Amino acid sequence: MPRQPSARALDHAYRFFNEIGIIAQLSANEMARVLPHGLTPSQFSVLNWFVRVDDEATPGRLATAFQVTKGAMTNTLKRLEEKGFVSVSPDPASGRRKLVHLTAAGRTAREAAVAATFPLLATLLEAVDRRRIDAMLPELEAVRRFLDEARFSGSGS
Amino acid sequence: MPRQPSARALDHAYRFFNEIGIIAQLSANEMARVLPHGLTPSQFSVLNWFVRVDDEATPGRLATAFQVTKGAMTNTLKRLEEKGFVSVSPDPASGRRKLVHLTAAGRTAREAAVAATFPLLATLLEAVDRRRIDAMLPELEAVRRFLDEARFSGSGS
DNA sequence: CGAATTTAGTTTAATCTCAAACTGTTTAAT
DNA sequence: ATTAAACAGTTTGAGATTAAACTAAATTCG
Repeated sequence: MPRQPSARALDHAYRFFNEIGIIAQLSANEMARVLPHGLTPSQFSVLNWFVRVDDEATPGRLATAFQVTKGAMTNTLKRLEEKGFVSVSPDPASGRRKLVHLTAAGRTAREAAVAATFPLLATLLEAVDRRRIDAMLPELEAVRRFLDEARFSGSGS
Repeated sequence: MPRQPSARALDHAYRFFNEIGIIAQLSANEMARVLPHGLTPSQFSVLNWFVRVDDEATPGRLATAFQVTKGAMTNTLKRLEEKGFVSVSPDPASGRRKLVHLTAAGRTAREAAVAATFPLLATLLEAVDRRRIDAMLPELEAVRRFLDEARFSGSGS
């Protein structure tokens, strides 16, 4: 067994999660304020996914990619579909699956959204050395993987 | 206008916020799952604040400390009061202020909550080198301060 | 084949958060 | 002193998210 973490180390871990939580909250609010078409950060992330990862997905694949429940993704896709930014159609190869695609309007909206978030990101990169952002990325990914694996009783996300 | 960040730097900044958002979500879920008395992470944070920062506060001071709206703090304090973990009383010195204190039951609950979150934090510290957590803390605080201070005009796009 | 299980997605109920409107109190200005 | 402005806290309305229950389709396997 590894030795018990010191009170100081625990305190740092606690503050780490605290900072993460506040940053997530503040950045999501600022994103939502700036995004066009009433896009939420979640909706924007899905639009981005289609440009960055693949041009087709099932709702379940997206829910897994973003670590949200299937119900949350159902809601996000419904909003995007109402806006005309994605198409959701039954999978001809499987009656219980659906296939989601980015529409032309969705691609345009995503470009506008990227442009709208540019000032936020650019200003961040002035305030915080980008090498430090780069250095944090792998660490954050390690923490994410840890939480992803530590989670149990699946709950169907 | 500031010097333009590279597309790659922007991409990293974007992924940074993405990871932060997912970690915040997963850690909050896991915290909520292990905390006793149906405490939410927000409620736990407030209990902790009284032990770590000061033994008395106004709702407004707490809202500022945690970067949430006054309405959100009203709600959090109402829940804590219902559980008997804080007392909320009018400030004798000012008719529009209230004073919040931790109760004895609240102190006990906070200790139980700290114990309940111990395995999560300890396991994290096994999975991720604590020196890397330590190294990230100041960077995260810088990002938080940036978001806290930054105000962007919506006319940018 | 057919029943049981797993899988994909939706729905529901509860809770959280924000933004904005609203009360009521204190402070400032004239 | 009066009036206006700022401040502290609450309420309201909308939207997001989770967990769990639910529908329906595909798979497993006896």
